[in-house]
Amino acid sequence: MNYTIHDVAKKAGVSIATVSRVLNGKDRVKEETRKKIISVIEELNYVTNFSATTLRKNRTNVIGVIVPELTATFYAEVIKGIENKANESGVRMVVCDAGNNLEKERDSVRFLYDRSVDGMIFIMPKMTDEELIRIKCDRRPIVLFGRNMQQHNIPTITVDNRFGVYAAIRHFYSHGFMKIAYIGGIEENHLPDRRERLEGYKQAIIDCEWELRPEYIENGLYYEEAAGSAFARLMKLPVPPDAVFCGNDEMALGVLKAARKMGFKIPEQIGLIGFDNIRICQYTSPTLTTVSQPAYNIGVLCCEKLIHSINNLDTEVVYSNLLIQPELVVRESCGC
Amino acid sequence: MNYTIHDVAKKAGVSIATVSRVLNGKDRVKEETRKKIISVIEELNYVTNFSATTLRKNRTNVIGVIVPELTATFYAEVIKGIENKANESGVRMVVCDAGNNLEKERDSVRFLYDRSVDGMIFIMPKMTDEELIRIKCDRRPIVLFGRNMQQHNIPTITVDNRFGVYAAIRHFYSHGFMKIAYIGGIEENHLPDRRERLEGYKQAIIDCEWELRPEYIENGLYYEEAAGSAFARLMKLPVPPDAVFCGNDEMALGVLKAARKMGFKIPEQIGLIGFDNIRICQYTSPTLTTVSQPAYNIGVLCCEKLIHSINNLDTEVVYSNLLIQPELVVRESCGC
DNA sequence: TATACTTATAAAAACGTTTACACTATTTGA
DNA sequence: TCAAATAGTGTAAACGTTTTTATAAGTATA
Repeated sequence: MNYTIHDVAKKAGVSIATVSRVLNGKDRVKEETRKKIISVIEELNYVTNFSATTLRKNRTNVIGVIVPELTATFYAEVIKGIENKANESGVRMVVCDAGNNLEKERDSVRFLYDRSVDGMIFIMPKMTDEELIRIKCDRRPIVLFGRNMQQHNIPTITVDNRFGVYAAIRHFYSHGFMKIAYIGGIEENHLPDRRERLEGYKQAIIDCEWELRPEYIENGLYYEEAAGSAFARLMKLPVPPDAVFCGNDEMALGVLKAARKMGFKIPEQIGLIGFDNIRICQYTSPTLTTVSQPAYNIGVLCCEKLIHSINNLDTEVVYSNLLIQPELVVRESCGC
Repeated sequence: MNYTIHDVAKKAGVSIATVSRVLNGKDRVKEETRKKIISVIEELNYVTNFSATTLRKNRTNVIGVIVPELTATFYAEVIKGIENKANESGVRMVVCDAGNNLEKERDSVRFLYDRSVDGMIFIMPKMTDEELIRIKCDRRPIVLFGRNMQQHNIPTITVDNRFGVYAAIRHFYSHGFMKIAYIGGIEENHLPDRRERLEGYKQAIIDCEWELRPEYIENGLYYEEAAGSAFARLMKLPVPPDAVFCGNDEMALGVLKAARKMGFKIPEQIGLIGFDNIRICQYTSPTLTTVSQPAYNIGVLCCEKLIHSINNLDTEVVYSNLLIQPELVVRESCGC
């Protein structure tokens, strides 16, 4: 197999303890000895066995990240932010794709903790608050994105979904749209962000003094195709809407496709706004107005918070939620 | 800390060896004893310490994947294929993003081997053949995508780039385009696929008995913006081209943007074809004709090959390269 | 009944580190 | 000049498993 610390020690004529001291660099070793050991290490191309170190120290310098879906551009961007921040801090990252699936999410937690990660970041977790709290108590620091749990002293980051949707609806209003529908209601395993977005819509409609029509709210799945058929249903109403807000960009793409097929002109006949600002929005025709979350930065912030709490494990710290303001990115589909 | 195998043994009134036997399930244990031990394990919520097992067994059931760029849809799709296949086989996957950067790629190799992965998959590696061979000899099984190394008995998968581009150019020809330019030549650290694509272009031009004009070959970087300026240069030639092939879809997007800005109609004035079939192609206007690589399947195949060679470590096996045929996906930008 | 063979378990030796403790040789301070 | 502090290193005990070897008890065979 590979060389071990014993081989290095023997070849350098010292004990393994001294080699270890050189490797870890906190105890003092005579300069001459150190040089000798380093040259032997280089000569043998020795690298320390990670499992042994972990077993002994119970610390890995690795953080785990659990994400609902690796291929979604938004999450990929978040991951990039996490990774860059982590590398900057000498920490490595392991990503688990939970496949939008609660059971796989639980599996991933087990996988990561089996490997003794020093802490974990949950992006849009599906697990219940209780499960998350248990994980936090049992084990190591965690950071959440998409769930506010500051009352349980867990560092969290959330986006102000209400505000984002509210701004979008008000923007429709400024264009003169008066019959605004909403695609992307609440599913059975309702994550808070979906509820918040819907609330933002309702609030905006009420504040603009329009009527809140229940038939304008379509509880579609958050997929492209589902949104397409939701749109078709909306347009068959006695009084069809003149604008549509979608809970995410995927659904807006679905509406775009369906509208084209059905012969509706966007934005001339129907205004359209999405949420997330995925990259495709810039390339559609018309280009897609949407609400943007600063994905990369969210990643950086998550990572910062996690590393901070790892390094302050023994200290009593009060953690809070960080609320991030999303931004309306105006393109063509809203009628601008 | 957590419970150990000793706690379980003590509580069940047996030795740790017996517990280990139950856990690993290959040696026989009396049914009564087994039941007792299992109930204790469940009661204590015991899980085996991964580092200790790895240290002892020198095997992890984890494979490593190194990818140039996590956020690129093509790679994300490949990863998905790998992961699904791996999970199916009871193996976990750790992904490293090499950030399109040779040094980070080397780092990732070190990271993964430090963690004793059982094998690795390289997607479009930047390392030299010599480095890869060294890794293979030194350590554990590897599989490569995007590099043919069967002469070194490494299992590899490549895409027939020449064929893909050739088919695209012939398709232009069938539309009556006669002056076909090529954006996306060879950079200094030329990966073989780029050379092959260029060769496919040259071959097709020659076979169609047109003149091979060097000024029609633009050595742009493989980025959107670079392709935009390359396109601008092409259109300023005394005899500008009437069709453009781009070495990947990113660049085709760049051309699309630039053409719109410069007032050229695609495909009426200029035909356009890309390579990769990223998702955005379906949403642009016009939609983008492109050459498609079966990303998900490539991932599955890589994973199969790796797991096979991990399981046949002691056996002498002859590995070969698998050449995958890409496919022309015809949409609007080619004039269809 | 003695012998050989099986079954079920225990004891102990790895795996490759880190680190508390111990020891010597040297330096410092009075 | 002697005690105390310091520098530099070695010894040995962890960390939590797996696995080889040993052993005791039970069963089949002659």
